[in-house]
Amino acid sequence: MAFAEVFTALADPTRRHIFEALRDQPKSVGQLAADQPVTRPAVSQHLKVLEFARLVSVQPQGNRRFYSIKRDGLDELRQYLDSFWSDALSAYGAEIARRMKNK
Amino acid sequence: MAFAEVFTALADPTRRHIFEALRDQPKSVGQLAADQPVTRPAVSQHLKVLEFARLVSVQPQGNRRFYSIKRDGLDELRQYLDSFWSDALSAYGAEIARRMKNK
DNA sequence: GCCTTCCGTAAGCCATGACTTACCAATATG
DNA sequence: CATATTGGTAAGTCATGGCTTACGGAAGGC
Repeated sequence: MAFAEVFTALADPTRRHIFEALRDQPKSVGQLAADQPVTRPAVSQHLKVLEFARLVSVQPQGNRRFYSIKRDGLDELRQYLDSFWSDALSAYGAEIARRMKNK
Repeated sequence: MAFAEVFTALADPTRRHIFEALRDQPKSVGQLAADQPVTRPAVSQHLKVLEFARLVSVQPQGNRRFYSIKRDGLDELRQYLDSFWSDALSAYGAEIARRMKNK
């Protein structure tokens, strides 16, 4: 049930913004907070949740802590998603669609 | 930003249970509530959220309303997820991993 | 060594949201 | 018809969680 934390983490808009801000490069907490409408401690708390969901990882560098995207959480989410893509479900969906049309 | 509602919908455990209970066949509200630790009105409210997220659809049948899984919401989620699977990100991830090792 | 920068944690506030009971409308059943 | 099923909605309660300010500790610069 590892995907649970991923859903929780990405359900919050601010947390998604932070996560997406890391798409192209690692950033320090201060850098991340600068682009957010919330204070730095709030960003810190969000990063904690994202880290717990295995969506980001930290790399301390002197004074600062650089966060970057980690694929583990995304992998788990994708795995969950894939389990709904079975042929059985597709066939079932088509059947429903057919019934709806014939109403 | 259609995926936002999907994240919100699937972030709640009860809502995920309801959603997953529809994997193999459509079910009425009463049927769904019977397998949940919450009351029927609660299930109704959850179904409303799931429907808004385009994760389920309704098909009234006489007295009852049969809910079934709808792929739209899942498609949107998958699309969002895929946007993080670019080669650029993979390359970047590998680079980070390399740096971490050389620490 | 002293002050600044960077950031995590604690404590408290407040809105949101997940639940309940109570109610009502619509369809089924006798 | 009268009563029972089925299920959506309203209203109210309560816990959770997202935010703030305040603080402390660790590394950088003079």
